[in-house]
Amino acid sequence: MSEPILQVALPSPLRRLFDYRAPSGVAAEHLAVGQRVRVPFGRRDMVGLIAGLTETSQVPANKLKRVSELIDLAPVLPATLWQLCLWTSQYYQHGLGDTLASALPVLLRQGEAAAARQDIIWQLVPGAYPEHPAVARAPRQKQAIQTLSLHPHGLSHALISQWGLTRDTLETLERKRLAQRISQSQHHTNEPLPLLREAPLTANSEQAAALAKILPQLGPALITATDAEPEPAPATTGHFRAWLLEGVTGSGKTEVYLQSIQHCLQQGRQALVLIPEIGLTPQTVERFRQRFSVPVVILHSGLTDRERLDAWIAARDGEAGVVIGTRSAIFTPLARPGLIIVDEEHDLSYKQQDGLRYNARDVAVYRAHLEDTGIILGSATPSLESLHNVRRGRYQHLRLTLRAGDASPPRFQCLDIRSRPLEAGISRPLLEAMNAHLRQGNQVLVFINRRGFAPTLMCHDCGWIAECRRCDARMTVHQSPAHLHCHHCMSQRAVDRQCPDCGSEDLRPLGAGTERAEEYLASRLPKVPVLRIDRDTTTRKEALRDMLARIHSGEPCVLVGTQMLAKGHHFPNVTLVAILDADGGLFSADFRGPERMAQLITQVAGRAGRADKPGQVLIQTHMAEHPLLLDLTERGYGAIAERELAAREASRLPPFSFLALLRAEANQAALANQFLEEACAEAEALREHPGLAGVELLGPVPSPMERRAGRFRAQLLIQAEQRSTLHQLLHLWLPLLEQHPLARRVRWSLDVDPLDMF
DNA sequence: AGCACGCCGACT
DNA sequence: GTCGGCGTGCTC
Repeated sequence: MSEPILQVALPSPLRRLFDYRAPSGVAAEHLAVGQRVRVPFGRRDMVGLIAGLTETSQVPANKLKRVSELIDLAPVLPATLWQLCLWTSQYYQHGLGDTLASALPVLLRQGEAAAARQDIIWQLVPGAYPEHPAVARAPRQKQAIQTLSLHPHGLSHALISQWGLTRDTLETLERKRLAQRISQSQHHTNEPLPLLREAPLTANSEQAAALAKILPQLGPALITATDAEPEPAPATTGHFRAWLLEGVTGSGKTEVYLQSIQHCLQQGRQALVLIPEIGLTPQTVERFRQRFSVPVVILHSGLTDRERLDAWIAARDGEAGVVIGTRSAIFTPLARPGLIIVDEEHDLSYKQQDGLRYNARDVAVYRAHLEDTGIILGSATPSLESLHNVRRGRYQHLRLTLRAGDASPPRFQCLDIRSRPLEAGISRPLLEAMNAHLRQGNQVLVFINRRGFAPTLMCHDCGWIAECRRCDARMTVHQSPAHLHCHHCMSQRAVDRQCPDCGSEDLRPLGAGTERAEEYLASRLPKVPVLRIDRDTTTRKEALRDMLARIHSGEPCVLVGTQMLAKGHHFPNVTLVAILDADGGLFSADFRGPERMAQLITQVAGRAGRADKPGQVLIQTHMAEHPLLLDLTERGYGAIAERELAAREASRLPPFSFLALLRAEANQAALANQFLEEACAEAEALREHPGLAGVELLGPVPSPMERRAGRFRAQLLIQAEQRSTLHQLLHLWLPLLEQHPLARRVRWSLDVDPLDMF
């Protein structure tokens, strides 16, 4: 009997496994796929995962090294999550080791133990109550007592930050003999915990109809044996269901999520909720925390590595009932998966734009498949991909059209600005409309998709334009503090005082960004505050919160901002939404331009209005007769989606075909181009294979912005009618690319299902 | 990727 | 004479 050989996946871009001899002193039956091992690799040590066990290796025996340490006694990931990583690795053509590394918390990649820490449970001392005189002047301690009182069985020390408590507060309470800690071994939970902290809201007819479709399909209850791990009900399958929950802003999607999660928890299962990067607002989080008394863990960027690992383990071991997080949370293992929710499923932040370029929404659908659970994709403006899946019968369409409190939908209107003078991008009629709304005591929201003062600095005498030295792009003028800023490479420099070409001192900012609009509006509307909300004014964490608080106080004011305004927050006192420049989206080189623009405008418009104050949306445009704008103003997002889908079908674009984009960049344009030319030639040769003739290769072409951060970029688009055809080709092609001699001299990457074409 | 090696140009 | 640029090769 020969000793087993371990095939180890290592966090390296090399898309292959490495063979090792088993660690000394470990019996073969203790080795399994999914365990972590520490191995010598080159001249350093690495942590990898066992991806296979064999008896033989292609590698000569004298070159085989030995695993230095077996880290885990059992696989670190449940089987379904391992499979999910395998699939992700293959689908996105990324090395397995690297894929696993991006799926695991940092500390696990570094070899930290993956078991729950010997845990401490915090409880109230009998007789402690929130109004206790000892905490009368200590609001945080008072709040801690409140939180603990809702949890008679105590709270796990590892998760206290998740409940908004700190060790300090709890230790102070301990000294005051109001709280105590007990070790987990003394801790018994035989009586079931209450699930809800507050009663669900009453669903309106549409919400009830949606829930009636969802709840009965949400898998069977798990049988909970007393004092034993819950076991899945008899192995039935077929519980995968996908719903597209299309609900206008304010229609109460979240309540449908909450009641679906409640049902899932009642079945003894856990729920996973994905939200866009910017959507993780305290209000959203609070809503989940308020509703459920089971642990809700939030994976947000503010967690330390240790807190993140604790939350991950709580999810994997079934301690957490609900897991909420952004993109990467899709790889959080669950002991008893029951439901996945992807909120704002159309949002672009679900797509990772470097390294492993996965789309968490698509991975989520596959995961629901693997784990045989339901998945709800929610949006007010669903992606064309998801609408197409509805048409093909893959997803069930659920609609919420009624806005809370009978609010009427906002009225859309185009404002033709052809040959009208603009000041700071704002036309006279728009300014008048703003004035009218403000005079009635309402708020106004002004949306510009451009930060800074002006997008261009131009010499009035000779036409010279300030350009970035490292990109094919213009420098944006910023005013406070005054500087030129490239939004593509982040380089900055002082504003030129003289034209470098003709010496003129008459340099003028051209066009308008948020800063200029803010300045102009502040001068023209001196009686109301003008608040600017963009990345530059919200870098301080409290800044955004303070501004939002001011807006919610309801006083008349003007909000000027970028995309940031389009997500998450609702502004009930805003009655006028102004879109300063809608034309950009109409001329976009990207075939997704119209879809994006319609989503953005619909989302921004949705911020405004309520029952007694219907909203108005004014769109400034030079193309008031453009069919897209006519649809948007007269028929709404659904009509645009329908027309765009027809256009995509006619031109065989996604979702009616499948794309991959090979990008390359190098210090010399010729190098990137040569690599792509040769890659293209290899792909052409592969088309000789049976069934691959239909794959189309478009390019290589220089990227729309050829030079960026000093590097020259080009791309090659691969298109196929069938997903399987595309993947067959990629599967044969990538090993060739990896071995190509030029592959080491250019920086290249493959993007499967790219969302951005540049 | 990371890290070594090895080979040529321009500095203390 | 060394320091350091990057081309090339390897990682079980």
